[in-house]
Amino acid sequence: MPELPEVETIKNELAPVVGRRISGVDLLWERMLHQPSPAEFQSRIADRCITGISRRGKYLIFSLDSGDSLIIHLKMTGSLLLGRGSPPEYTRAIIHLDDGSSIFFRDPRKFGKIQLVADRDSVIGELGPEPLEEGFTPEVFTRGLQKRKAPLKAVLLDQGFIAGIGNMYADEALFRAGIHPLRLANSLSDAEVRRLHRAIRGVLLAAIDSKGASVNTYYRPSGEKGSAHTGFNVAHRRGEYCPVCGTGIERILIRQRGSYYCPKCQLEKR
DNA sequence: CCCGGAACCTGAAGGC
DNA sequence: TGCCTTCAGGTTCCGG
Repeated sequence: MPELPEVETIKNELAPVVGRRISGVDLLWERMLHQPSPAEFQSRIADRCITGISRRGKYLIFSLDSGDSLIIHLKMTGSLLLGRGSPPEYTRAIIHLDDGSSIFFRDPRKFGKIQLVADRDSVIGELGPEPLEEGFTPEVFTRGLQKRKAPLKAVLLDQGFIAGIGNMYADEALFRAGIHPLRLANSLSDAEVRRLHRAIRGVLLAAIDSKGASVNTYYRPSGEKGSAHTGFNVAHRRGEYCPVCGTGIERILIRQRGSYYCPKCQLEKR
């Protein structure tokens, strides 16, 4: 599933399309377009030039020379493939570029969303801090956590609290910090908060180095997979054993999300 | 504010 | 082998 490291990788590897002009877009599954209407979308995007690509949380943002932003969310099974010729299976939208290449939005589950907006903050304005940017300091993290009494795992998945972390990296960060996912956010000691802060950044940076984790249907724009999942300690390792202590990895549901952890390395305290 | 649950989807995996 | 059920999860929305 595309989370921050996967979307960051896609953003980096789509760099070749910056400067290209969009000759047209085929919407093969119209409900993927969130706004505006299909007709307005087509007229506003045709012949626009892509002036930049950025990422905010799990959103990918194409800046256009019109001032509009084309914002894509890959949700769980989406990927953007750069290619030529016929689209791969499960392609839901095709962005045609003026050099004859295309960006294929492949998404078996049809959860992905496309929107074209003049004001990008109307989409990404409510997101929490970027965990890899300067503004995400241990102090900011501490203040935020103190306001929340929900299970830590649930808070880390809240995009308004911190942007870009999904199920896999929340589990990995909690493991690295040695903290149980059910611990209440406002119950952490200063040392634990600092450990978790470091763990979040470490886990995300390592995953970006590995070009993301291909646990499911994630592919890089080249069609290659990422390898971050080979370094996972607990995420998606049901039935396996903790690489540190050998204890069986457990899975519990927290807010309907499968949460993997080591019951020995991540002792429940209070 | 906080929480749970449904909805959106379909391939994969498990049960019988 | 094959049908049927359940599971997976990011976000949004609704109700308590």
